[in-house]
Amino acid sequence: MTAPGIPTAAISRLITYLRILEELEREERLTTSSGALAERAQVNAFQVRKDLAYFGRFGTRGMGYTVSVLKRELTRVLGLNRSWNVVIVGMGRLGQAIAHYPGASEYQFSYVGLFDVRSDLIGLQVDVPARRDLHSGLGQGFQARTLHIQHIDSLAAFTAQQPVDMGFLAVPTEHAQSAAQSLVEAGVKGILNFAPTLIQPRAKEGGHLQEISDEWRDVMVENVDFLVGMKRLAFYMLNPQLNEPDPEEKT
Amino acid sequence: MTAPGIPTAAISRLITYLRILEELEREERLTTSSGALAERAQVNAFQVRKDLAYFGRFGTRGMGYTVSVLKRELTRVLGLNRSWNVVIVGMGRLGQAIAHYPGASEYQFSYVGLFDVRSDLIGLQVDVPARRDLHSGLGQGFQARTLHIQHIDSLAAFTAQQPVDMGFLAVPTEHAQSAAQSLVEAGVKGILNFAPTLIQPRAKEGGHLQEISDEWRDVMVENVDFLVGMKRLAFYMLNPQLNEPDPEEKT
DNA sequence: TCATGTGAAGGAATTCACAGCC
DNA sequence: GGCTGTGAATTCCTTCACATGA
Repeated sequence: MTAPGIPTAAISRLITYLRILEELEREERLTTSSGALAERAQVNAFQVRKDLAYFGRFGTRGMGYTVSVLKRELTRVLGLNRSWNVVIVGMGRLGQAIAHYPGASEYQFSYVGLFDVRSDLIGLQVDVPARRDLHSGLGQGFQARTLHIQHIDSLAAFTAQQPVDMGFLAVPTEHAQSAAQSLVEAGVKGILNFAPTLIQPRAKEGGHLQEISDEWRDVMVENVDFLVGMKRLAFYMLNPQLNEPDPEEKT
Repeated sequence: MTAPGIPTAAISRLITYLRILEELEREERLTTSSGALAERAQVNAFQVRKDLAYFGRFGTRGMGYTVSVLKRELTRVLGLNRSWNVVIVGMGRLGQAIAHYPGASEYQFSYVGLFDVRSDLIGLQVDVPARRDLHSGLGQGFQARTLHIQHIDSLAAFTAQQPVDMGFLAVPTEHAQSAAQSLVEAGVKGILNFAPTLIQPRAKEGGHLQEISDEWRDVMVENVDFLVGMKRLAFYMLNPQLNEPDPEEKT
């Protein structure tokens, strides 16, 4: 199921295909094809078929793909059919925007705790979206859950009582490394870092990076830096000829 | 200066190197090396030297790089030594977080207009950071500028009076394509799309995508989708062996 | 006949080894 | 001696052509 050698870019494209399948479902399309997916995903059809082939055979030769089947399979492959308990560290403007961002809860990302160090934020009540229990049979309904912002120092005690899969880091850049360290010490194994800096997979003590430590060994870090997006846009506006050409939309 | 065939990943890495050079400057380091940059950027030293070589020769053999020189050259190469006038379309929670996000104004991204369609937002005053005029000699000082949120329908009139280089799109997903169309019709040539959907470089009329049109011909679009980050993290937490191994930190 | 699935070809990006220069 | 700069080698990813099966 998970043979080695899958390009990381392929994972990002699979995520895109899944989003497109949801669009197609909303448009009440029952079937689709590699060519149709390719057009919406802005890649070519070879790429779509190759990406899918890394994980299995989901189509019918001569026919194409059944939207609901491919959607279900990609959801499973990407690990989005289970639920992920998430804490947000850093509840300034960005953290609050993330907490309310529509779409996260649809994928079983469930916010269970909110943390910060600012005294004016501690104790503040925040309504986060919560998916209804899937077994309640209420379908697409969402309800809100009220959380209050806690001090980061209580994170370890929190995770001791409540399983936490991921931490979303939305603190100021200069605090990103130490906040990440707090997450790891609390046993959180996945970090989504929004700060424009790279988290080093090791402790920082007295301003100096140490050797990689055991507690970081199996921690996964992903970075989302939208300043990079701004700067990439600036570069390619000045150098449009360096941008990748449109893929030939072939069979 | 802009020979063909520069990997797009190299541009992202150059942006990272520039950020690291700023860190080094804050730490008052005068010189650095490809190895030191590589360690902080989590790539190997070959990669750093190759990436820099796409744009010129910035070091001294046997010595390394002068931090201030390399920073200046990368700033120029990346197009960050000029100023970019930006409008934000979509001033909900995410748009407001972007407007206040520290770091953007340091790179000469200057917010000149804020737009939305929600009547409860129109007219709202928002303080955005503004870089002081570089010729005023006031150095690192920043001041705030007060903007009021305008209706998207007045965007074209706005751009007719005020040059706008980029639009940052922070509207709900289902409005992203039409808001992008509004930006393009107003003559904006660069779009940074925060919505979790791909902007199609063509008009959408009556719910159907048309042929690519002239007005889109020289428009550059970059996407920043943090739901992708969440989903990538979920996938790699379930499949850690598929994540790229640490680069061998070699000379 | 159609569109998928896949081994093979091709191209691109990274890694390497070393020449070049302080 | 030391670190950069760069052609060459290698690895990886994408594109292709076609065999496969509905």
